[in-house]
Amino acid sequence: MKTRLTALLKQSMGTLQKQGALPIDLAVNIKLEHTRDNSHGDFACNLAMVLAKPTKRNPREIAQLLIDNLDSDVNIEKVEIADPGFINFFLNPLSQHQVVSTILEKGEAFGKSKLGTGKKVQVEFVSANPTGPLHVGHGRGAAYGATVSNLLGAIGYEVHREYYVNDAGRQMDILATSVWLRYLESCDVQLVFPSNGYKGDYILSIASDIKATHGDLFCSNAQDVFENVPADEPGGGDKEQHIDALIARAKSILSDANYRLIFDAALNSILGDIRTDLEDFGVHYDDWFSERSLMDSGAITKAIDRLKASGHMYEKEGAWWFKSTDFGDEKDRVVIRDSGQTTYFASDIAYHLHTLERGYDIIDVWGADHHGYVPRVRAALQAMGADPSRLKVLLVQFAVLYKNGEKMQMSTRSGEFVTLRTLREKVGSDAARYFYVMRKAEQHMDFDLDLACSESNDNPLYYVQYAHARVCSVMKQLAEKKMSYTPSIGLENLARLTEQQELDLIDSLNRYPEKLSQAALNYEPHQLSYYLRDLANNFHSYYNSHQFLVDDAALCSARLALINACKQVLQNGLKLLGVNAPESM
RNA sequence: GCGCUCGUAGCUCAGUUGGAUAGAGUAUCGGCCUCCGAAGCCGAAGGUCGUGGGUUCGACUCCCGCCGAGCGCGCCA
Repeated sequence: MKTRLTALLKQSMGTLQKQGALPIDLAVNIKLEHTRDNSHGDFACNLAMVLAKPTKRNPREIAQLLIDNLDSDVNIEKVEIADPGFINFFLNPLSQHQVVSTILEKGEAFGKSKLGTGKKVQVEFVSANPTGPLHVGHGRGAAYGATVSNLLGAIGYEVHREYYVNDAGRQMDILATSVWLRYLESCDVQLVFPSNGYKGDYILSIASDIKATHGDLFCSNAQDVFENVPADEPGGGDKEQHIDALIARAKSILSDANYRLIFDAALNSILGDIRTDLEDFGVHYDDWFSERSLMDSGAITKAIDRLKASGHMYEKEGAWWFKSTDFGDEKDRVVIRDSGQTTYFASDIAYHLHTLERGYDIIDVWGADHHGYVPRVRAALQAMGADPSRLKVLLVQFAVLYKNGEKMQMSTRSGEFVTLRTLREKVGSDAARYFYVMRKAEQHMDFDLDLACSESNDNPLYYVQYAHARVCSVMKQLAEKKMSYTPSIGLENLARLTEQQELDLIDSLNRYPEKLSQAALNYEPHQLSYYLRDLANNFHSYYNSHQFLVDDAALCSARLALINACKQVLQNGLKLLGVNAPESM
C-alpha cells in the first residue's frame, strides 16, 4: 500500500511537471509515513512542504494541486491537507483487512522479504577469550549478535554466524600456566599463586581433571619452577614480568608436547563450556574460527606481505609498523614485534582479509571498549585494496551490573563475576534474551541483578507471550464449547470486523513487514521487541472488550481468523528474537 | 589532554533517521472478573528532552560551545 501511494504521488507530480505547474528539475525524495495519530489518517506525506522551498509557493497550495491530480484508488477513502502542509491519506478500512488472509496464507514466512537477496554477510559476535566462562556482560553481545543475524536472514541475506576463537597469544599462555600451577598445588607443591594469574574455581577443576588422567606426569618442585623468576607485585616486583617469567619456566620445564597438552586441555575445557552455554542460550554458530589456524595456514604472513606490497609498512626499532595514520588512524600500529612474533592486530587483519576473500561482507559485534580499534582495522582493509564499506562494526555498550543496589565490577582474571549460566538458571533463557535486546545496543544499560532474578515475572516478555498463550487458550475453549471455526468463512467475513479494537489490531498487523525490515537494516532488534509489545497490547485490549466465541458463526470465524493472524505474527517475531511462543504458561 | 558513546517522567527506556499535542513500562492513585486465562484491560497524575547558542516552514533529532557519565588512547588480547 505504501509503495502504491508513493507511486500515485509521483504520478501526480509528473503530471504537474508536464503541465508546467511545477519545475521539471526537481530531485525530491518523497517520504510517506505511517501516522502516529490516526486522526491524521493512515499515511502522511511531506511532499508539498518539501516542494514549497524550490517552487517558492505555499505548501497547502501545492498539496491541493497534487491531490487534484491524484488518480483515484478504491483503497483511498479520502485525502486531506493538514497544517503545515501534510497530505494525509485515509484508507478504506476494509482494504487493510486483507492482511489477515495474507498472514494465514504465508504463515511463518509473513513479514520476510528479499531485500538482501544475493548478499552474503558474516556476523562475528561474542568471541570472548577462552580464558573463563561467559559472564552476564557477554550475554548482551550474544543476544544482540544472534538476533541481528536472525533479522538479516529474515530479509534475505545469506548469513554466516561465526565465533572468532582467540586461541593464541599471551592471555592463553597465562591461562595455561595458571592451570599448571594449580595442578602443581594438587601435587602438594607449595607455591604462591601469581597475582596476575587466573584465579577462578574453574581453573582448579581443569587442573584436577589433568591430575586424574595424567597423574604426577607434569609435576615439578617449587624451587625449580620459581628459579630466576623475578618477584611478584606483592613482593615489590612487577606482576607482568613475574607471570611472563613463569610462562617461560613452564615452557622450559615441560616439553613442548606436554605444555601444549595442558594448554589444549584448558582451551578445550573452557571453549567447550562456552559452546554449550551459548547453545543453551539459543545462540548457534556456523563456524568457530581459530586464530591459531591463521598462523598455521600462513594467512598472517600473506596479509602482512600484502600490506608491505602496498607500501604502508615500515621498520622501526626492530619492529614492523603498519602506517594506519595514512588512513586516519591516530597512530601507527605494530604488526610484527621486535621479537619476531606477530601481534593480535596482525591476526585480525588476516582474519578480516580471509573473510572478505570467502565472499562475505563483515559485521563485527564488539564491546564498546574496543571502539578505538575500529579505525586501524578499517585502515588495514583499505591498504590492502578492499572496500572499507564492506566492514560494519556494531558496538555494544556494557551492561552495568547492580547487586544489592551497588555497582559490581567484574573481572575474569580475579574470578569475580556473575556467569551467564547463573542468570539463565534464575530467569530462564527466554526472559534473558528478551531483556538483553529490549534496549538498543549503544545504550548504556543498567542491569539490576536482584530485580532480574527475584521479580522475573515483571519481564515484559511475559506480556507478549501471554498474548500468544491467550489465543491458544481461546482455541481450546472453542473445542470445549463444541463450536466451530472455519478459516475460509472467517476470511469471507472480514468486513464484519469493524470494532475500533479490531481496526487497531489490523493496523498493527499491517505494519509488521515494514517494522521487520527496518529493524534488520538498522541492526536494531529493540525495534522488534517494542513492536511486539505494542501488538500484544492491541490484542489484550481487544480481548478485554469483545468476546470472540460468539453465536454469530460468521462473525465468530472472522474474529478467530483475526486473532490467529495475530498469533502468527507474535510467533514470527518472537522466533526472530530467539524466544519461545508457549501455548500456555 | 585528545577521541568514541551517551544524557528524555521518581526509576528503566522508546521516539519511524528533520514532522503534527515528546511516548511506553515500572512505581503512585482510581476504576474493571456471573463473561474466551486479571501474568490482563481502562483512566489519572507525572517533562525547561543536561545546558547556552545556531541552521529553517518546523529541532529530542543536524552544527558549535559548556556541564556531567561510561569507555578508549600498549611491541595486551
